[in-house]
Amino acid sequence: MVSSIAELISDRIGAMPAGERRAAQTLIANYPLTGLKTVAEFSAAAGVSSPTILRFVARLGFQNYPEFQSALQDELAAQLQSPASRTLNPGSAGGAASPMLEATLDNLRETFRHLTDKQLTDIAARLAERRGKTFLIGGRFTDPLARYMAAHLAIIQPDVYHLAGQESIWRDRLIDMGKRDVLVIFDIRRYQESLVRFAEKAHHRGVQIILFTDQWLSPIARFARHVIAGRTAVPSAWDSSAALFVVAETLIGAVTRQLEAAGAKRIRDLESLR
Amino acid sequence: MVSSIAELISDRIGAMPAGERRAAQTLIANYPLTGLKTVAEFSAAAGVSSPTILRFVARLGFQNYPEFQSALQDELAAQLQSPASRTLNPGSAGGAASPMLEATLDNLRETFRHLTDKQLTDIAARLAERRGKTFLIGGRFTDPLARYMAAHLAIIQPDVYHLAGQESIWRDRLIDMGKRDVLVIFDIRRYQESLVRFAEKAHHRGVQIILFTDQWLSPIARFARHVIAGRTAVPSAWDSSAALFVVAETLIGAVTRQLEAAGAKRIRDLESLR
DNA sequence: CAAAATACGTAACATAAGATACAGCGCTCC
DNA sequence: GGAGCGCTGTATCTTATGTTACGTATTTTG
Repeated sequence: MVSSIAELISDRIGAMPAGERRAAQTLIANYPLTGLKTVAEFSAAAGVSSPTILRFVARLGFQNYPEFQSALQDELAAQLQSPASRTLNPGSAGGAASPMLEATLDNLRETFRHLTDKQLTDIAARLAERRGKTFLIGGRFTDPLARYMAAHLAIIQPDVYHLAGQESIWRDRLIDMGKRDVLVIFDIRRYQESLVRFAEKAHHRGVQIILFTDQWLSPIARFARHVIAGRTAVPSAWDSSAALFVVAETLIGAVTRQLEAAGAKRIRDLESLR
Repeated sequence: MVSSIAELISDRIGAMPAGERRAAQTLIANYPLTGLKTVAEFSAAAGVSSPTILRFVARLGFQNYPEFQSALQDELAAQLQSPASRTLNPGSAGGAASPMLEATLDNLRETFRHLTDKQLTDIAARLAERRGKTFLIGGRFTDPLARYMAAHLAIIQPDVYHLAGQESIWRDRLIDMGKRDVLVIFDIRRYQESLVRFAEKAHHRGVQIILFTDQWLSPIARFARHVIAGRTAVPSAWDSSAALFVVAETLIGAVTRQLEAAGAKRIRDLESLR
């Protein structure tokens, strides 16, 4: 049995022509609001013509557009009256996504529970402090996180470098690093030998290391000035980096705030370069 | 300042004539649904005539009925998009990290609320279906997500390629793409012209496109077979990719499960190569 | 209690909404 | 490469929705 219209749509979205599928996707994207507007507005939002919307509605089994809207309204009414059911889509409540999502939400909460506000502020201050350069590097699966963070930091301040490619390449960059510089490392199980070696050498050169790792702590923690331990356990064969990702975003936010004045100017300058 | 229309009504309900007061009470009774219906339905529900409804709406300060409805819809949209962040994590109030984390948790819940289990399963099936190749690409800030997903997918199946570097480089890879292939694109505001062009060309070659975007839908949605719309709003100048990241991880998990048998063997083989 | 003012509903109107017919286009299949 | 089918958009039409004018009822006030 099909309980919600959203469900009905995703059931049939596969058997729809391109235009109607766009309509479906637009509706799902912010459900159910688009469906409560007029046909003209709906069609404009989806980028198709009005008849396509009507055909889409007809394909879902409704006689006409008002009938479709009534159905949406009834559904909304039911949802608004039992706020408990609002927490999650009933379709995905028992589905495959749920355990994964639940685990991730738990990881996030747990990670931030063990993370004091002071820690974040300190690290952000260290990153915002523009005395030296900032380098970022990650392991096999966490390198994208380093990239992501580098891309954002590079916007609000100069001298941000992501170390990529061959081990030999970033090893050679060591020569540019000194006491005033910061090295952000992402390393979760299984910890990478090459990263540990790199971290050790950087540490000996006096580089300040900020480590993103899992709750079991990479051996790099030994050399790190700041350690962020994220929860990574999810019901799967591999480890989740979601918690670390969110911490990274939070830090980016904190740094942005600290650099407000200088950062804003820099962003304006960047805009004008385009 | 009056934030919600409900508040506005209860402010002025004292100064209303009997008929309009009935209208007000009816609307409040199951707010805001009655207000989204037609004037005729509203008047029937309240047991008054249509002009009374219009006078009521006018008294609230709206020029006409559609304007009133738009206001209700906007309010509803705001309500639906930040579902009760206060219900969860009441303990962690206060810190600098908190607003960011709250927003991210909301984004996650909301993103998955709009994502049916069937959608995820379908997309995972498409990715697990080893008929052709899988290409992944992302925009300026989302490219790391493409990398991350590529790194994981590459472990459990062959023919997974991340498109990196110069636009000209990946444009040339188009020549390798055909009907049997899948292209995963990450694109959030501000949508990248180059990616749209690339998607269009790939689409014309018959490539199946899976799009990760924000709730406003990248123009690429037009060419996409599957669209995943994540919430990106956080209290900061930029957009958060955390929700998309978690969806990506969930998908990786789903694909892993579908490829269980074949994937396990592949992982063992990889291990023995080290 | 009477007179005035206000509120309300009926009915006619204008407008904008949804529905439909049709032609062009792209796609698929021979 | 050509014929057929199906999808999509433009333009037209129809419906019903929101709006307004006006007369009646009701309440309020002197």
